[in-house]
Amino acid sequence: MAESSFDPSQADGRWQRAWDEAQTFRADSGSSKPKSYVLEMFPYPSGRIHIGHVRNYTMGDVLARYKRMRGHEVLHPMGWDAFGMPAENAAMEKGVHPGQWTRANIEHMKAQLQRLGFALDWSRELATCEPEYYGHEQALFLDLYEAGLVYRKESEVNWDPVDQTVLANEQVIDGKGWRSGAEVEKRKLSQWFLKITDFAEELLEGLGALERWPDKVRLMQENWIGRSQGLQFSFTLSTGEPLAVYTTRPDTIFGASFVAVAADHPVARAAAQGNPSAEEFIALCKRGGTTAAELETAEKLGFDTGVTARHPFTGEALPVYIANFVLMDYGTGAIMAVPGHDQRDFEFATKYGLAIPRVVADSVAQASDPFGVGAESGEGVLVNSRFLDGMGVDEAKAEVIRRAESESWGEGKTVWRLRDWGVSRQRYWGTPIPFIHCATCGVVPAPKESLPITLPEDVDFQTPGNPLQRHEVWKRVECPQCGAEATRETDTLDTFVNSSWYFLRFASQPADRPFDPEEVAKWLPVEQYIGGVEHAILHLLYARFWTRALRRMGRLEVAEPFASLFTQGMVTHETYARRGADDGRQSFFSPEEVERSSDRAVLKADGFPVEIGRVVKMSKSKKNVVDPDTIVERHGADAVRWFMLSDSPPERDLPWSDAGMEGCARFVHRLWRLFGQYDAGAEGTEDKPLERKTHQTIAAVATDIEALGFNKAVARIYELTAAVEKAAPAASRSRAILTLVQLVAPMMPHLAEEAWQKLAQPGLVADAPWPEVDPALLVEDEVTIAIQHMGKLRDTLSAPKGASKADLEALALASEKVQRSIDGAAIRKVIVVPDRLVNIVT
RNA sequence: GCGGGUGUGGCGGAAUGGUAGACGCCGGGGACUUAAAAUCCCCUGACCUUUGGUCGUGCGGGUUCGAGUCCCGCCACCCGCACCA
Repeated sequence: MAESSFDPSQADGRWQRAWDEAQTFRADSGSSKPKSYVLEMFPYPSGRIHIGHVRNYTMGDVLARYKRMRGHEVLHPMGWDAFGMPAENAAMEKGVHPGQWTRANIEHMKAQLQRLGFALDWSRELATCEPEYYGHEQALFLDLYEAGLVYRKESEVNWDPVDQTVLANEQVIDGKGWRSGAEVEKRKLSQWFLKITDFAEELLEGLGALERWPDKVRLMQENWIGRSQGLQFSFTLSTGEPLAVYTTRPDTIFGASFVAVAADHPVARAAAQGNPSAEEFIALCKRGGTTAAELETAEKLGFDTGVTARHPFTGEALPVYIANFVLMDYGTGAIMAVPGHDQRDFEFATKYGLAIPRVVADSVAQASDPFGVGAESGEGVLVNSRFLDGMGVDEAKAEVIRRAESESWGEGKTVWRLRDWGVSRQRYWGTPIPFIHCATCGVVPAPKESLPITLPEDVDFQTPGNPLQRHEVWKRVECPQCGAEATRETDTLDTFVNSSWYFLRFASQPADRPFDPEEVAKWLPVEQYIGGVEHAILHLLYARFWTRALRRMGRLEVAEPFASLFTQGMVTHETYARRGADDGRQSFFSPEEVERSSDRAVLKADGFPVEIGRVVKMSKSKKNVVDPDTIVERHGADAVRWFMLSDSPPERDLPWSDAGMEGCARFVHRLWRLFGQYDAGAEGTEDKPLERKTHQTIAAVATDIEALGFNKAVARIYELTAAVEKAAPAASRSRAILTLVQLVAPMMPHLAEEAWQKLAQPGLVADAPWPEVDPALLVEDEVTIAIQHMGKLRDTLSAPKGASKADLEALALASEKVQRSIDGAAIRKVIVVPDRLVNIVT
């Protein structure tokens, strides 16, 4: 066979067209084959594909192609999470309409994805910003409303007083608006909520069945949902009013030394009446951001209201503080503070000179031990607590609840950390919430026939705030109940709503309904879902909730959308920077601008060195990005795909390296040369070791792909390649070469098709079956036994597989090296692990 | 701050409680070539008195015949924290 080189710039496009023409990856829901739904989290169309997307989609692609080879009918779709803030930012900065910007990005990114040869069913492509998608979402939202899962309530937002705009958390930097720089305030707005808390128990219990989810994700969701058993009871205040508090540590009730309420608690507001300093303190609490991280890292501050609360057991008058670390959203918005056994309370008590009683100790004898640097929140026995003294923490909790209930001043209560999902966004580029505000009828749902309620096109982004709210024409509508003039809801839905059901729409796309239950039932649950860990909680919890809500409404059979979840790591790159001589600030350089040698990096422009910084997630701000297009153009899609799979385990970060990328490109060509040595008519003696290696590799690669251990599969393929290269020409060798083509087909599909054709195999390798394994060839007959003395390796010996313990022991003792190490000492014990090792203990 | 994770050669990593470093990258040496590129072969954890030995999986302890792996306590970094997606 004549030598010719593999040219990806020709081959990639040719095979991509061939798959497209043959509609190879079109999913047929009518197929009788077993079905597999392989899904990667759909991208936000930011403009260009990021190398992280390439990694994510390559993993899914390998699995999708492998499943096809294993005889499955595979659904592997792609779409666009197309609503969101960046489009509005682009509109403000460049004056381009969000829709135009988004659609142009989609077009560009789709072409980029297609150049990578992904086995996607593009006929099911969807974009959440199109009325054909969000109109159905509006219908589903109305269904949820009818099911009683949608309601309105007041909730806080970040308010920029200068721009007169609601800010996202990421737009608040150090408590200030990102554009205006003004101090951000918390402001209350009436907003739409989904009752995810109705499903708290279900979502928690359901985690148990998600066996193919990472434990860490299940644990994070469990903690997020946060079921706690505690006591809710009321203090009687010195004003005569009751004050309800909730505590998860009723056992420590005798250690309470003060009571604290949230800044917007009615008790706080009452205290502020005619008290300017209390008012000032509440205003102080309203400044700054709304995030939990900010609230909890902020210095603990309080204000003594002068009101006291009567302790239910001791009758002691406890001071009532307004405190910035108490949240109105959790429990009752008021706490009994036990500084000895809660760190936040401890810090607060220390700052304000309040008592820190000890009520839990390691033993009864240590009842008066002083505290160290912080609170002690661990296990122990109760002390200084009257009837609880000597009890364990759990026993004491139960006892306090029992007494509270029998004396009817409190009750045991399960409280969830999970809060209802606020879905209102005061923005243009999102799904309009299908409701109408009427002066007489109130808030009424838009009639289903009026859907989709589409976004107006004529909007301006030069003024801050929500363009929908300013759009007098779009807003004006007839009240569906009384026919009077009314206005549309101008809030749009959180983009997490868009991604909470897109996997259903991929499975079934009727024009008149969101999805067809029967079609959905054929594909769901998703066999393998792949995406970043950053979605471990919110997106995945919301999608689970949405699916369960639809099931409760009788719209779906399936309870959990994703049978198996995989969270992949980020792609990272080292950074190149120089520090400015005057201000000391770092300016970054892109890899393109830098010449990297083994121990240093210089700027191409001036030949002087730049600082090589840490290896971090690729980001525009650090300029440590690599453009997929450039790399694909330079090395071909297969080499890039191979690099994405090599070396780093998929759940970990993948450090980009040009050298590693080039190594992958070399391997593509090395394989091509080897494939060229295939000889269909090869004769000669059978090469048993090669046959064995070939079959062991088929089995190992299959296991590795199924477990998404791509880096291990890659290593096995390297080994087999080296073994085939070394082997003498024979029928076994040619069989191994053909096998190799099939093994790399899911990973390097273009090379594999090219080789498949060159080796005169029928059809497309994409349609070929996965090679069969001969189980007889998987077993080795000789094994290497490690010989240790006192746990230290002294020798290795070869022995027949399955040799008896006595034989192995004799063999070990016969070793000269072992005897030298023992040096005549008395043997006390010999540990023999069959087929593994012998350890001699003296 | 709270919740979750990660840590092994120069680098990415491999290793059911049983030979630590498979495989890849970098680096070194050699072959081929007028030369270079490409390709192929060999070496490549550190140290030492080098046919051998000692040390070595973030740090400090522990369990075990045997620990990268299990237990306890630290450290560093990464992810999430409800309006980024």
